[in-house]
Amino acid sequence: MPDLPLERIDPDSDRAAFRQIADHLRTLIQRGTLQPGDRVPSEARLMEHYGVARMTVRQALQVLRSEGLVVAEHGRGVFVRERPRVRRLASDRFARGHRARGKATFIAEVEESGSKPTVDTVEVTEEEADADVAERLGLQAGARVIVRRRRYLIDGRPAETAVSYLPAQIAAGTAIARPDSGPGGIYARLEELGHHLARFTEEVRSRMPLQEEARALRLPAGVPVFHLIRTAYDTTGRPVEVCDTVMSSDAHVLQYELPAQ
Amino acid sequence: MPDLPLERIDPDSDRAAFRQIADHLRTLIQRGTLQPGDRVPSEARLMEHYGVARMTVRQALQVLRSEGLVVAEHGRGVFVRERPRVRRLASDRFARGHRARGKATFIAEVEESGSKPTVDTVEVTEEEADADVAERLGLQAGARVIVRRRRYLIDGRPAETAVSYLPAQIAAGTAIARPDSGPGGIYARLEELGHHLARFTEEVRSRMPLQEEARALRLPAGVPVFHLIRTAYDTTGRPVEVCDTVMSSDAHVLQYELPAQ
DNA sequence: TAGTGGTCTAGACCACGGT
DNA sequence: CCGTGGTCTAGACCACTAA
Repeated sequence: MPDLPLERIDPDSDRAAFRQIADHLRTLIQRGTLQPGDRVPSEARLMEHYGVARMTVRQALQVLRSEGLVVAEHGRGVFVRERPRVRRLASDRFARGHRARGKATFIAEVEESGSKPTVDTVEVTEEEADADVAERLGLQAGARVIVRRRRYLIDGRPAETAVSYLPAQIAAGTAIARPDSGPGGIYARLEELGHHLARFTEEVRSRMPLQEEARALRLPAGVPVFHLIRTAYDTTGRPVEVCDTVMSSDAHVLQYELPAQ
Repeated sequence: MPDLPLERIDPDSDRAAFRQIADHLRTLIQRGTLQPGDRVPSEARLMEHYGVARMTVRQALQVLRSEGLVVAEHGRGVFVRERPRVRRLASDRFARGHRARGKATFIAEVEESGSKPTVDTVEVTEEEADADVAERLGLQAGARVIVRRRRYLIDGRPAETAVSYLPAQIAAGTAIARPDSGPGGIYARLEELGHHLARFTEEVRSRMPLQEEARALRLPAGVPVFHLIRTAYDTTGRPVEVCDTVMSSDAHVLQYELPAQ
């Protein structure tokens, strides 16, 4: 720690002292002098080195935290953030072939990558669809829908939360309305019910997490989330499911194929 | 402003005062009591109302800023962030039909939505491909590539930055290597050169912006960026372009089609 | 127990925006 | 000019971690 090539603050610079300190540390991180998992010098050391008050040092560290570059651990120190293993979500992940083995998409996919998938809360209710969901499902506002809420984990770490909405007219009273939807998951059930899946559309957004999302996904500061809204259509063109998914953006890369026509 | 239903701090709560203040204000924003563009009470008012020191109030506001909920304007006040108009990027946006009118993809798309597109820096160079680009283009490390860097604006506001890489073997000496690549853009030129485009793959990431990105896209704090890496393949399966794009996540929704096979 | 970060105070001076 | 947010100081006490 004491050997880090820390520069000094330029008192003639227009740039605020805390920004200069943040710049120095950011450079060390981006150059790899400070590696993921390494400890950043303590606030006390930084105060001494730069000759500034504690709040100035803390402001510099706050900048780096909101950039997602470091995480603070109370009582331990501030560390360069470690990047989790990235999960690639390919655009063919809902293709029928992947369901053949009697496993839901998430389970099959994660097991294939050598990790342990778990699903930790499955809550199934019947509710009135809100305006957005009703529109996506082509239903009247306030129509009844089966709602499946769950959280997926990989090796015990939260990976994504998902909420599925299906028309009650289709799903009520079937295995889809039970927590354990059986082998192959709800898509297998839909096909058994005669709703052969033809295509999916997926909308991708990104934003900073809400507080509950940061908690549910154990997100450090400075890490945005992907927000996906997927709609499944059967071969008649009818929308049969809307799935609303939130996942950490630093553990995921989405991959799509675009047609050239 | 003075009529806002601000609560008081619960001194017995475990939750820090600045978090309670942030919670109160967040609730007002999420309930719509404070609308986008509205001014949040000034630091002085908040200090007075909650009976805390200025730094405590500022910490609360800092929380909301890094959540992307408010923006501070020096000398004016703190305002609930206004959401820009959202641009939808559909997965067929590179389909041949959309190029027919002799316009590059971005120009055609933005004009269709009734806004004014501009491209403000086109810098074209020939460089050595870095390892990642070389791999994506199926080239030897260090192979020569034509690099096109530009920034796109909608109604004068920066929308995205993009850097395209094409094998020099294909593009050197052609209109692709000139700032103005001519009607229909570089994809039209590639097809004239016999590289008929068959498909594209797109990788989607999201993260907090680097400093230059925040500057180039005029991003307020708390707004992540989409980082897209698109590869274009010709009908022989050869990758002919890699395009690296960064865009504000709050002005964009990406939309894709997924096959059910 | 020593060292770390988390919270909070009560000031100070400055730069910016609009009157 | 006044009110706004931006920067900075020099303390204080607390809670957590690890030895």
